[in-house]
Amino acid sequence: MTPHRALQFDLQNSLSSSSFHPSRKDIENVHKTLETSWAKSTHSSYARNLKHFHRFCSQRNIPPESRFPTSESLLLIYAASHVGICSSSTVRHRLSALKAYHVIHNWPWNGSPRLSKLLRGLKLSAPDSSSRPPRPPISLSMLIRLLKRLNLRDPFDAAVAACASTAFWGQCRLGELLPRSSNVTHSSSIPTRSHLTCSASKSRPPQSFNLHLPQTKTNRLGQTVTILPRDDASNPLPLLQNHLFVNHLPIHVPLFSYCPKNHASPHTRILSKPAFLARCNAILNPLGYKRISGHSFRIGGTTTLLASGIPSDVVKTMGRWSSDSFLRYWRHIDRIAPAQAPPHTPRPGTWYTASGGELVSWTAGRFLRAGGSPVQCLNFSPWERSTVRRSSPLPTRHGGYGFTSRAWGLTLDTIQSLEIVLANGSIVTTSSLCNADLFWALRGASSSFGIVTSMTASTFPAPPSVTSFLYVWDVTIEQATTSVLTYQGFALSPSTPSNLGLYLVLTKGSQEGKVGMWIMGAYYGPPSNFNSTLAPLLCTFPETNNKTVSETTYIKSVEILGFMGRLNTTQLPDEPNTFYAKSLMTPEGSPMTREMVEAWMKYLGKQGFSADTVWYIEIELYGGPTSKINQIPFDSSSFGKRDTLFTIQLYTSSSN
DNA sequence: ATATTAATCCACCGCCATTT
DNA sequence: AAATGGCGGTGGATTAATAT
Repeated sequence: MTPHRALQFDLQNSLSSSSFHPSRKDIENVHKTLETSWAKSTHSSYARNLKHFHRFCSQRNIPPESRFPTSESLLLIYAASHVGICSSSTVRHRLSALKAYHVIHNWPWNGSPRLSKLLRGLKLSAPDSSSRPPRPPISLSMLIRLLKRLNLRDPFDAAVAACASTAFWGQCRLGELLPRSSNVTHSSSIPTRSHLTCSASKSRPPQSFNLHLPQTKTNRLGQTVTILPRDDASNPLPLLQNHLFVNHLPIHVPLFSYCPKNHASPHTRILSKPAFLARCNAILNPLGYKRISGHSFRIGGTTTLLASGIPSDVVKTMGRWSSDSFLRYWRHIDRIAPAQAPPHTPRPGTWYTASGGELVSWTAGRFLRAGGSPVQCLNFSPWERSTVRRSSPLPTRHGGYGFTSRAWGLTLDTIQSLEIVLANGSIVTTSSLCNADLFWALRGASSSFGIVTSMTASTFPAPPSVTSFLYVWDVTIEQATTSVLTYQGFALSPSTPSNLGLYLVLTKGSQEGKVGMWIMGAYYGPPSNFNSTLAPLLCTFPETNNKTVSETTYIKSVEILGFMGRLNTTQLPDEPNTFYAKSLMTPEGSPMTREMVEAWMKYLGKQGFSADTVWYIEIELYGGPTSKINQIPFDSSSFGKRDTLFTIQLYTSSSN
């Protein structure tokens, strides 16, 4: 035992007294047993710290005989000498070593409340450079990308792949699976081939493996981890089987050994921790990931299991934690928390997450399915369907407009966080708290930055009842002009409530000089107020018998307004369509003049009638004094329109 | 090889309810 | 009125693992 590697102490004096002289053998026995109470690495670090104390004392000319038992004042002076140099925990460790040395010699320890206070002061004055950032976790996608780039036929890579997946899903500390060097001759602390067994069930292929760890950080007598199958490319079971198949391991060698290719003799080499990490980083770093460390696997596995919805106490048990220090590994609370929430019907004002693939309906474009329960509320307009279906769940073109937008704001404004895959392949979560600049940019221009894979949005209480309505007219150019102007006046009126959503549609009339006209929308207030709410609008419109007004539930209103009669459209194929469409947004500040509207309606009534295409124009009520859309500050997102009165959709399609 | 972080255990505190 | 005990939270002490 060299002086540098272990704590030296002399029991001769402390065990003997004047009346009693223990035998050399007994002393030796006590010595050895005491020694085993500390792990080897603790011994060496204590020895080092003790040396540090001696060096300090020598510098201050403190003679050896006044160093032990250390007086309270010397402890204070020693501790305070670290101020501003290192973290308080380092000082604590040095003092712990000192204390352990006192314990072994059965000396009194002179630590005091004063020393505690001094340590607290040290903590506050520690330089920033003394603390290290937490270990980055490996994400599931990172793991899968790593595995895909490993050549599973290669003996070394096969071992690396099996180890990576096992460490991740088994939430292992890497030191529990791999030795620190490949030339350890005898290492009983590392699992061997024989420590990997199939689970008790007889099914083929095996449902799970048990891996016994002969020694873990917190349990020197060993623990067992269960390796469960996965449904994706990171499934540890086939990777372990592949490793065993490629490397033909004898039963007694460390589990993650391999036969080097250009080695003639069937000699196995042990996969070491540095070699394993070097291979992982050689693959991951060029892909743009930060340098990972051994603990990244344990942290990543834990975070992923929690984010997949496994109850935290189960994850805690699987990861072999007995205290709450396990909470430190909850690295992505933004992903974990939604998964851990019990299944529920989202209540107004709560957040929930839906991934792009779970968007089930654009019929009305307002429904998301989250955790199996359909919920009220997102207001994608029918117009957004192409955005929603073909690129990403994030509406960017008009912000996500629907009949409820004037009351609840654009879909854009309900988004709380977005997960996006960037061009470099990394997956980042954005919100007003993290990656706020990206979050700002995505809400208005998401497709310029990446692919949005999941979003979290706020919900609103579904109104108790909804009045949906459709009025149809066939009017003269003059009537159309008056109607459009009345509609504009209605839009600009402060007494038009925000819980009314509607648009005016202009289309081909029944004969030359006439214009077809509809008004369609929904009123979300009490049904008894419906007529008085719409009265200022309809007063100058001609009487019509062609109308449908139905008082219904919110869900039903969405079905009606979506034209499909049902919400789930997964079975409905797209109709091919040859069309030209254009959107205009008109500012609130400069409404259309009578001359403009007149010229427009004249064109629609004359040229519009002889057109050989099917056309219509939607004038969507967007702004107005009460509209929520325009009350949101211009700078809150990159969406550039907060002064729109109407969004005008010009659409025409031909039959071929 | 050494410096530092991570993990665990445990004492203690404030709070409260119950028992003596 | 005093004592006891449970509980959740906090932070100190100790020890092991990991990073450089």
